[in-house]
Amino acid sequence: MTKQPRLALGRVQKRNLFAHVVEDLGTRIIKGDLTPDDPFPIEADLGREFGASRSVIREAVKSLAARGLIESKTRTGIRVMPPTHWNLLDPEVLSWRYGAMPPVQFYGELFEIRLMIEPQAAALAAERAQASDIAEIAEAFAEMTKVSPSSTAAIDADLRFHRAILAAGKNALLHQMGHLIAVGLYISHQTSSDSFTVFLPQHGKVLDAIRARDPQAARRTMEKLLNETREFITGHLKNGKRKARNS
Amino acid sequence: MTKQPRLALGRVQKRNLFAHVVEDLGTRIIKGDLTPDDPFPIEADLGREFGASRSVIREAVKSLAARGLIESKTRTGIRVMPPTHWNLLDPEVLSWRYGAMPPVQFYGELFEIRLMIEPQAAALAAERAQASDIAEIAEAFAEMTKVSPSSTAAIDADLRFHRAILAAGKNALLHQMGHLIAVGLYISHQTSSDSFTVFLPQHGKVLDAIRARDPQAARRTMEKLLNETREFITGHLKNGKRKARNS
DNA sequence: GCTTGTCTAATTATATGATAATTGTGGAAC
DNA sequence: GTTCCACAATTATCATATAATTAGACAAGC
Repeated sequence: MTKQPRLALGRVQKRNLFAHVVEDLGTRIIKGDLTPDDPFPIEADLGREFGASRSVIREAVKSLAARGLIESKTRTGIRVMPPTHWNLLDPEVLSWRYGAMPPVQFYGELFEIRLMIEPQAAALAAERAQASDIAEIAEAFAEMTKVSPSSTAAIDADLRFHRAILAAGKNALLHQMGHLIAVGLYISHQTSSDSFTVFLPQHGKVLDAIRARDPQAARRTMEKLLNETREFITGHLKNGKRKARNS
Repeated sequence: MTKQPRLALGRVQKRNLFAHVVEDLGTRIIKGDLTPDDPFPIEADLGREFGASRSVIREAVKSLAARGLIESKTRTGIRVMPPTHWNLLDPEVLSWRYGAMPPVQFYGELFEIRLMIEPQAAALAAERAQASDIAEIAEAFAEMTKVSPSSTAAIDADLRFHRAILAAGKNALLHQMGHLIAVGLYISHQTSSDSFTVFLPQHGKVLDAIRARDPQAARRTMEKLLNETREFITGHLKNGKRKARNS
């Protein structure tokens, strides 16, 4: 019964049977142990394997189906869907995938997207932010200057900063991308908590640009922040200097 | 038993009890009929309301929980999550949301994101596309020139074109954004199938740029395509000239 | 050969009725 | 007022049964 490690963004909660089945099957699918071509075990067999009743198995299956990982039909049974069908932006799927891919590649993909989203989000924030939005960004930044760089509070403050900018963009879909960022920050801090202190001033510049209602500057400073962070972390990852991952 | 209309991207399939409960509760939550503050009905009551067994209700709840709409805990019961927690990029959630928002606003949000993603995706495609990727894009474009502009085949070909470009960007997260585009195209065609013929040549220019391995041109042409489409459709939406939506 | 219909068995879909585990709440005790 | 505890409400899990669906095999007809 291989207990897979998972990306613990928050506190690792005590898991129930349902959550265990979901995670175990989810990671197996993402890792490619179960493919669209393989026959998927039938519910009864899964129940035996996990020592769970059919109800639990079925609920787990529905949960995975909602994430686009599998599909379940009468008589046909359960089928793994092709990877293009997976909801990769789902936080759980994202974390499973993080555990199953080479960190450098995962981080590369992630930052490519962040670079598409966040600079423009910062520009929108500079245009649309209300006073309360700017206060929230400023507060998060103030928090960042206070916390210990290696603490989880550092991740929280950093995340809050980036999320507040997305929120200030006044676009719900944009705000949603916060999940991506959360994972990105987690990896960054996991890899090197130095990045936190190194790039603190650059965060301040982004805040200043938004405060000054300067979309162009906001876009530029955010882009610079992301590019530099990416290089910094990617360098560490490639040098194998990252902290051991719990696997 | 109000049968909610739904965004029928593909064929409207005959639905089972589970799917009905999921959709009904999902739309109620998105529309704000059920809020985080309201007490959520308990499983037993939901069962009575829908004429379904507790198993079905529980499976539906798990499905909605996987999409971040609700959370269910022992003794506490089921709780609607705040909107920031919803997985808006989930295709179902996206379609429910489409049915619950003013089309102009929905379309605006959608295109703001598409404009962040697709121009850069086109640029990446110009850099990274393999011969087979370009063939796929070209094929989709050829298909677009053949089909009747008002047919669903037109939407399919259009979607295939945009998806192929995302795929050529060689970034799984990017590819995932295809869901957004699918909905966007659906709305465009629903609103005015004229847009299809009007912007066909611009699609060709994007293809040419990718073929020529010219990232800058790819970015520019895609940006132009999206901007013009947005203006075209938004104009129609605001003038109330859109085809009646089935509600 | 090819299609079209029909039967059968496998698998999920749904129902029912238990028991277990968790935890918010109110009240007792201090 | 605070702490602690028992109770009750609700989901979590289990076990078992029946219904609905349909892939696949096989037969019939053209």
